Amino acid sequence: MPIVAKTNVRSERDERLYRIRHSAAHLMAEAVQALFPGTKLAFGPPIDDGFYYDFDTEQTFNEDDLKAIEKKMEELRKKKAEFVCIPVSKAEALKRFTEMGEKLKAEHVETLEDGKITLYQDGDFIDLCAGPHVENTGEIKHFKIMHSSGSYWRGDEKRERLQRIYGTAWESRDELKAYLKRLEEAKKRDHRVLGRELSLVDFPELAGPGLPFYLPKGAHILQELKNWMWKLHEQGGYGHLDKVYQPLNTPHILKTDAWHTSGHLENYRDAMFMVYSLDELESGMIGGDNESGKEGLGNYGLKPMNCPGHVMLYNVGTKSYRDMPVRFFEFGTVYRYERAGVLHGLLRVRSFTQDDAHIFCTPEQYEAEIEGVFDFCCHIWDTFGFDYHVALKTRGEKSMGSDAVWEMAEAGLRRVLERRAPGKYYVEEGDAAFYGPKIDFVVSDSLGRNWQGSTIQLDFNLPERFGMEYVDDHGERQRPVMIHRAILGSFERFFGLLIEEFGGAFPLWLAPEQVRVLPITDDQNEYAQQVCAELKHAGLLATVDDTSEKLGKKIRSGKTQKIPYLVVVGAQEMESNTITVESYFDGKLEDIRTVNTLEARMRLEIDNMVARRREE
RNA sequence: GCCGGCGUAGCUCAGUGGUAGAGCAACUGAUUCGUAAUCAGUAGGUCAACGGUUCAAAUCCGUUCGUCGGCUCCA
Repeated sequence: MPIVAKTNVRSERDERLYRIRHSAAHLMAEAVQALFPGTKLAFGPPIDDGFYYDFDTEQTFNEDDLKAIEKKMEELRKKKAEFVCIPVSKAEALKRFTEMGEKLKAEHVETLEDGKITLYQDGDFIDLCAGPHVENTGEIKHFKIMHSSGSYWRGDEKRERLQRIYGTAWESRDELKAYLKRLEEAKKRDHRVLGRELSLVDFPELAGPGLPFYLPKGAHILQELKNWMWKLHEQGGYGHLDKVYQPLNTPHILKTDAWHTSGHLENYRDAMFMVYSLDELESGMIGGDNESGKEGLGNYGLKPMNCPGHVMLYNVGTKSYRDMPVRFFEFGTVYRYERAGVLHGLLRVRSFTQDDAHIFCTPEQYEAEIEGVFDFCCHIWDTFGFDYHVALKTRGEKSMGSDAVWEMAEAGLRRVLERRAPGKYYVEEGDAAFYGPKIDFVVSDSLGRNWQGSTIQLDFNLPERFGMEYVDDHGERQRPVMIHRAILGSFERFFGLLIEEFGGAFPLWLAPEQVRVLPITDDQNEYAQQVCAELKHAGLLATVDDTSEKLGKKIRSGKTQKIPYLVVVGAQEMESNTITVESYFDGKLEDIRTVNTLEARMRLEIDNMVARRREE
């Protein structure tokens, strides 16, 4: 069960690193204030692998500035100034920071409890801080300033714009070097790099940012994933033969009225692409706007979600309790105007295809349905051996519906989690969708950044808005409960995560080129074609490398392209009607000498969906 | 959208005011070779775009676009 629990328990080593990094943040702040007088401080916490500090300043930091800051830190640490803890009263702290002109620090003091406020001083530098720190600045030895970026005070884009500087710090020189090496290695697994090197995807600049185009090899993998998921949905092949889905197919544009009814126009308009006709433009219908309505937006909107379409199809005909639960799925392509700064390769795009489904059921059924979806999610992530976190996200400030309904929904999700992932899930308060609580599956990319994969959301909002009903066993009209879920999340994001997880060396069943035949000299070209034809007959994706290169070059090229199997045929093989096989993971396979045995091995690997990783 | 970095050939990069370069990839030819790069040749660029400064701009300035790292937001 590779659900990975999120733990707050810190090991002794974590504790030491925490102190070093926290202290390094202070040292950096001191250096920055020394080099750029007048710079005010915000927060400067330790984080995974390092630390950062936010500065309130007109100054922006370029690379030379960062180098200068690092140099200054080196200079300051040599003073071995002792970290001293100074408890102060709230009034005292307020007075001090106000006098120092540290407006944000003073603001933060306001939120703290009197009697629990401490300052830490090292040399001439003093900062509001709960600690703990290392003994003296001399202990901060192995650090590096990484990069700078912008941020906002308290993460609020309406508040002060701050300059953030990131650094990393470790216990030893070797650890620091290993960390920097790790970053280098991670870059090689970056799906944007591999996507280009392996000719999987492209983002044509002319087409527009965030719009992924699949090249033949990428399109092949995408289609394999779709075939696999389609089958699982229709046949319940994820361990629930009774919980099968019915396919739908819905258009990409809906009338603006539909987005008004669904609430997207009110709650999601910033992310929507609207569709205008020339008639509308010419008649001046476009542009005039009012806050909540649809005026001036044109007659159609490109779908950012599939749910309204599915709801409309639920509403075709009268549903009885005997029909419930209704499970509709669609590989629906949606379009969202994501803000320019958030786009990220395949992991965050503007057009993507969700493996989307909506389950409509009675209040008695939804818990079992969620359990089924949960198992579906585990099944797909486990198929590839991903590590993932599971999070329960509860009601936030912006939400609709009664407390009772929310409590019932959250309790239901919690019961499923207690049964399926006891002690392993974590709760993020206030992170629910505005219409209901949800369970999210979170997966990391090669650099450890977290991305939401699967999501299971309860929705009491749309059934209301679209007037959905079913007739119960007393002949009474009832409102169904709606579950919105995506298992892969989106094919794009999943593909990106898959590329990084496997470093481009895909499981055989997905590999766009499964086996390549390498004749040693031109004399074996014909024999190589024969072998290739046999492999193709067996349903394998096979090619021949008949370039007039030496074997070493052909091997190198095959390995670089991460082809799972390379078949070498020279004079010896042709003579004895055999082959020699080189596997991406296992090197030379001495026991496989014929096309038939290779076929058998590959067939087994494909049927079992074997998912291997390169050992680092 | 905000803050900062970057944009030279398909890819990786050199070129800091005076005639656009290298390696790899591609193509052509030679080579016919036994497990990670054979040799030679050819072709390929309005130096992201637009505007400005200058006798002269890849180079300096401005704007826009794209991209990278963050912030915010999200599948």
